[in-house]
Amino acid sequence: MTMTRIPAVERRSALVAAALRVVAERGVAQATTRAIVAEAGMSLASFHYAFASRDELMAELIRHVVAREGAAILGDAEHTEPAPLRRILREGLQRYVDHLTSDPLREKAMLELTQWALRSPSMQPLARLQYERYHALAAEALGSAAARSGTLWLHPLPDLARLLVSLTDGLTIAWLVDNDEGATTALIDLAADTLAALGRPAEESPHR
Amino acid sequence: MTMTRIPAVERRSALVAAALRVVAERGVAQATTRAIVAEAGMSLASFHYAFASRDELMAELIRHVVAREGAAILGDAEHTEPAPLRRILREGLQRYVDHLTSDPLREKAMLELTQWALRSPSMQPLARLQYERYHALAAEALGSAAARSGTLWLHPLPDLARLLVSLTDGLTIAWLVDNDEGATTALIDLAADTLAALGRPAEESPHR
DNA sequence: GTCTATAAAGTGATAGAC
DNA sequence: GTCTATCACTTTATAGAC
Repeated sequence: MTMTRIPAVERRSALVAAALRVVAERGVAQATTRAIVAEAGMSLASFHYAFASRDELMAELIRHVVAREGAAILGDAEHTEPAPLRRILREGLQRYVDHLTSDPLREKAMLELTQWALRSPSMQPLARLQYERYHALAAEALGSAAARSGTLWLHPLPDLARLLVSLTDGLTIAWLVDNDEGATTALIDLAADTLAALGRPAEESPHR
Repeated sequence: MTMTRIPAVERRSALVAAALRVVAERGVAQATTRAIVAEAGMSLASFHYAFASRDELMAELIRHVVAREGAAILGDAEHTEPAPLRRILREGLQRYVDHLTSDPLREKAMLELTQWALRSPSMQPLARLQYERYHALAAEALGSAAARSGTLWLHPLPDLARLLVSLTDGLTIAWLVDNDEGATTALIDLAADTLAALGRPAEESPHR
């Protein structure tokens, strides 16, 4: 009748994965320890064997989602052939919207986790970490877009990155609220236009 | 020893006001009926005399904040003398940032209320209403900015409004996370530039 | 109408058997 | 290490005295 012995680290990651599913499906507020262990198929006591508290799990959950974030979102290392800046941006944004619409609960969860972290002073650094990562990913995507299109950005990359992240965050909220696909498509068209206007073609013969 | 008799409508609005303060100060999750009645100086039973449930109060709270929203945010009916579009936009965005930094908890509360509403099917229409209002306010502000600057927008006003709202939403989250004033200033500079590029000077003699 | 008291159903966390 | 059972507490909501 006794369950098999599972290393603590495995239990921890299983609980983190279960917690992410529960948060996505039902929200942070409903992600109780009981709901999480039920999702993970464990007993309540096992939870507290692996984690000292619910907050400790939530902190690990945020670290987890931040770490595995964004591989395939805005940037896409596959495409490297030259293309116009506007088209690269448009495709990157479309890729993000596709990601959002195909799994909206995931992005809803990310937003909720950020705001949950903002309510507790000890968790605030985690939210900060999360957005530093977003900004870094956006800067990287914009940098490679410039290289691919032979463009020179007319503004500091960090500023442009913050603009892009703010735009996608806002886009996400608006879509989660009204599910308006047409308006979202128009929005990323507009956004790609305006962002592309912030770059200028670099000199010819880029390396001499 | 008996408390004075207070009309139900007054109790309701007093509770809504108290709830808004509690949500701003401690977050939606901590806005329990007990915390709210304590803030309002009432007994718990009085709460349930005025409202059937906590959800009913929360719904009324959202309706309340949506209704009284945005009078003095982006648009500003005082200024009507002509000015360049870019400057009008820059000042409007700065006004929003001033509002945000002077009372960050209020904007944090608005974001939390939206996401709370998104978790319950019956409340989702309220979030929708909230964003319809945002978009309408933004469209109005952009329309009057165009008139004041003698500009013609090159894209449909609703699309531009959605862009502006998304931008300010994202800007808000980023600032709430890292409190980076310099980055926010750079962001609204950039945003004003890019938005202004979406308009063209109208023909001279605007009415003949 | 307004109160105190309490019901009924959660919650995070722990004790202690195995 | 893993379980069941339970503690101590909080939550929303209601009964019933006044």
